[in-house]
Amino acid sequence: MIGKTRSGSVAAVIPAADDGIAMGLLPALVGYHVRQAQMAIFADFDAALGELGVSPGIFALLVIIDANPGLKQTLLADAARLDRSTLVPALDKLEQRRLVERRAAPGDRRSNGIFLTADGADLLNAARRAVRRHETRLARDFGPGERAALIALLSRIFPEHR
Amino acid sequence: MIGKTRSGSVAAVIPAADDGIAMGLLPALVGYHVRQAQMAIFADFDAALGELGVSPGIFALLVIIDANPGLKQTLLADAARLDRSTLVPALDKLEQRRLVERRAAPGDRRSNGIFLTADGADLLNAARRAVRRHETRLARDFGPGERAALIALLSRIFPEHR
DNA sequence: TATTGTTATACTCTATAACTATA
DNA sequence: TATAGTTATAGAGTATAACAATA
Repeated sequence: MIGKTRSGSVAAVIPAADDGIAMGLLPALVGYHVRQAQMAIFADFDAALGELGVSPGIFALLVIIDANPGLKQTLLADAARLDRSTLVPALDKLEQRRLVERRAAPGDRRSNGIFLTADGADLLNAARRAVRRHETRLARDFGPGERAALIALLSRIFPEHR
Repeated sequence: MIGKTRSGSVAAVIPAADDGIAMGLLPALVGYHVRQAQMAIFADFDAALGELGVSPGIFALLVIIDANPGLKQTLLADAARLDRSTLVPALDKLEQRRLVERRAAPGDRRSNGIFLTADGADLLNAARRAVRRHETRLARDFGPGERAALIALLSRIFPEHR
């Protein structure tokens, strides 16, 4: 039974062991478990999609581009939560791989519209299948509704920062 | 009861829009929400503990050192899930800040035992208080049991990778 | 003046491989 | 031979500030 303090909601220290090494209060922290879960998820994602040359960040970009053909770079950066200067080299690499294209936007000669190429659409389809299998592995021990419950709880963390 | 929210949590699973930008299947993926949650958590953690010069990784190191005085570097690296070569510069910085000490281990002249200094213990205590407040903010909209439910669900993701 | 994309730069975090000194 | 710590190096991933072209 995890305790609750009178003034806060952080549980008491559980001296969980990692091969006999005490982890202090870390196992009682949501932030710690989110980090551990993310590292495990990234490892499986990379094992599944590394061969395709698709990282979680690249996958998100391809999905957003596919769902919004012709999106301008600044809006794409906002949707992917990247600075627009961070997006530039990412798009450069995708363009070199002939997965996306920058096309001059009609009506505003400052902007580019971003589009998936046919190769990009093919790669994205393969990546989506691999991601669905990855997500199934991720939640393979979950009962009905637990996967949705996890997503619901996660999306209630600091909604003001989204 | 997991998954019931005052603001309609199920909507978060439906491919929603980010200012009119379609996000495709991303909002249906656990991995996506773990990543978004982590970014939000890091932002709040940094706002709360950046002044102390304590990042989530540094905090974890200090907690583990405090809970295991004299731990050897290799075991500390394992507990923190870092390569031993990654730990070296991290400890260098903590030692320069006089927060930790490497002491020759008795009986094996290859090894160091890692200890918190008095300054390190003081900083850790301040950091722990700030982290408890941070964790309370993190889960401030959660009902009874939801915080524990979230931790339980997260720790069931890829346990074979832990 | 403001916005779009770009560049130059830098910083954090992390890992691999090779080295040294011990064991 | 094997292990503990270190070094050199490299690669993601990210950001800030300043710039040119355009609005």
